[in-house]
Amino acid sequence: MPFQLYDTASRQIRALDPVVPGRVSIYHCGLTVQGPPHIGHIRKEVVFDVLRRWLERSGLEVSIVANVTDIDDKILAKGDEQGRPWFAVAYENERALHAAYEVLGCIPPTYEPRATGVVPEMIEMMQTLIERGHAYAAEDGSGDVYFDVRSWPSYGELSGQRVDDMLNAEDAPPEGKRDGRDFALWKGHKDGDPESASWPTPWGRGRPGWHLECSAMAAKYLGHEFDIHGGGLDLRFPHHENELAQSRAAGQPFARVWMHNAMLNLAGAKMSKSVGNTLMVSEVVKRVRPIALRYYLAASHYRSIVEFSEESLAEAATAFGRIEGFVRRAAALAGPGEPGDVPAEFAAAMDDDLSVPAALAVLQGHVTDGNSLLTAGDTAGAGEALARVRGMLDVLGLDPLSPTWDRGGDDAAQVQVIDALVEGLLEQRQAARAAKDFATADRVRDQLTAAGIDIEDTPQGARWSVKG
RNA sequence: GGUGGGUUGGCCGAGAGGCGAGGCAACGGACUGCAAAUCCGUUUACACGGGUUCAAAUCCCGUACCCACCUCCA
Repeated sequence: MPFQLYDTASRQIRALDPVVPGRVSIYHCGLTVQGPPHIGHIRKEVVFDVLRRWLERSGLEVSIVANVTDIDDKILAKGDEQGRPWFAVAYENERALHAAYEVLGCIPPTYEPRATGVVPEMIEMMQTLIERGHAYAAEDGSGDVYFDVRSWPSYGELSGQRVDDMLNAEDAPPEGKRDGRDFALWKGHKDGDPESASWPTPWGRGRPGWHLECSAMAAKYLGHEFDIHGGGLDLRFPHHENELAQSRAAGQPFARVWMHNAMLNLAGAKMSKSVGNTLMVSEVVKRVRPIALRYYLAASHYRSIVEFSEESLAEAATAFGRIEGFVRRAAALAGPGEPGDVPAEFAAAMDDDLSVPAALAVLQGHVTDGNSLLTAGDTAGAGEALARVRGMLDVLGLDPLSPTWDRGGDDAAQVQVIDALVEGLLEQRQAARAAKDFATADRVRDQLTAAGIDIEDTPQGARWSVKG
């Protein structure tokens, strides 16, 4: 079965049909860097990271472009508030985003352009749109440039709305607009805005509107037609609708498939900067291991709302612990080996609109089988199961033995020291057990447990691991 | 007012006309000096009211409730 994906635009599951056979080009909207990323933002990164890993595993060459919107009203306001340049605010949050990518094991995009880096391309695009009669400079001399919604009959096609049914944006001053629904391609410079937040154009100095940058970046780095455009469902309208209208009106076919991930809710409402109910990635990873957070975010289907709770996060950590326990036990017995091929049922689930929950059910079945092989002492069989399990985990970015997660380098020396100490205690415990002095044996185990070390008795002797 | 999505067992979470996804928790059993880990087994499902069908969690109609978008948002 070829890879299939739900397309938001046509509202159906469609086979991926790349513009260039063998290659997949993906654009997804990154962050507007007004603040550090919360776990809703990073859910999107994990979703697209899993998509990328699966397509690459399927033998496709993947290009991913994800933008960083480094200028907008709120960034300017924050700079003003904090008494420092707007670009310092944007850059700080961009670095926080990169740190979150890394801590959750997300492979960086192929390229990550900034909005302020494509101003010439935006100007070109506006000129094209004006020539074609789909955009106009504001008639009030403000320097704003608007897209003329009425000039583009298919406006609303992505979100399934008709222009006449849409509410007029009441908070946007309609002065220079021909229609209240027209949206800004470019915002004229206002007195009081920093000079550094403006660029010269044929219509005066100003700065990018929100939507145009994505059209300009996608065209520059992926071409006028590309395969998948992604982002959070909350961007479908107006952002993606507007991108689609701009690019098509400028004569570009644009994205073939639109892929939107559902939101992550907290207490029944979408986690968002404006609601204020956010949990920062940097905070959550203090309570739960990053790999467990990644498992939690990846385990639900990307089109299902995730209702965040501490309980379900803890449950996910336990569930992942079972998988990881098998991997570590099997690796200790049979050697780590390398991630192997994935079972056909796993591949079928992933090909079916990235059905990670079904794929995980396959993975967990193999873990159960592998555990049975370990219990039976079948080293060769356990090694084969390990290769399959690691292959599946690798696709999800969750292989505990991968260099991403097994950061042995930094603390390998410390581990050796701890190992020597723990092994000494385990030998004492074993001696006590042999002498049937169970009080002493249990005291040693309790001492280790209190220090945060789990003891596991196996047919090959006791093993220790740091609790997590 | 317009446009989408949802409501599944104690909990999380798939499925989308017949065959009990999976996980967590609980309980029982095996293993263990006792545990832990592991394996085996057990229990409680498809919001409500109608309808279609040999057969409905799944399709249709209605009702209730929830979420998202139409304003900045992943």
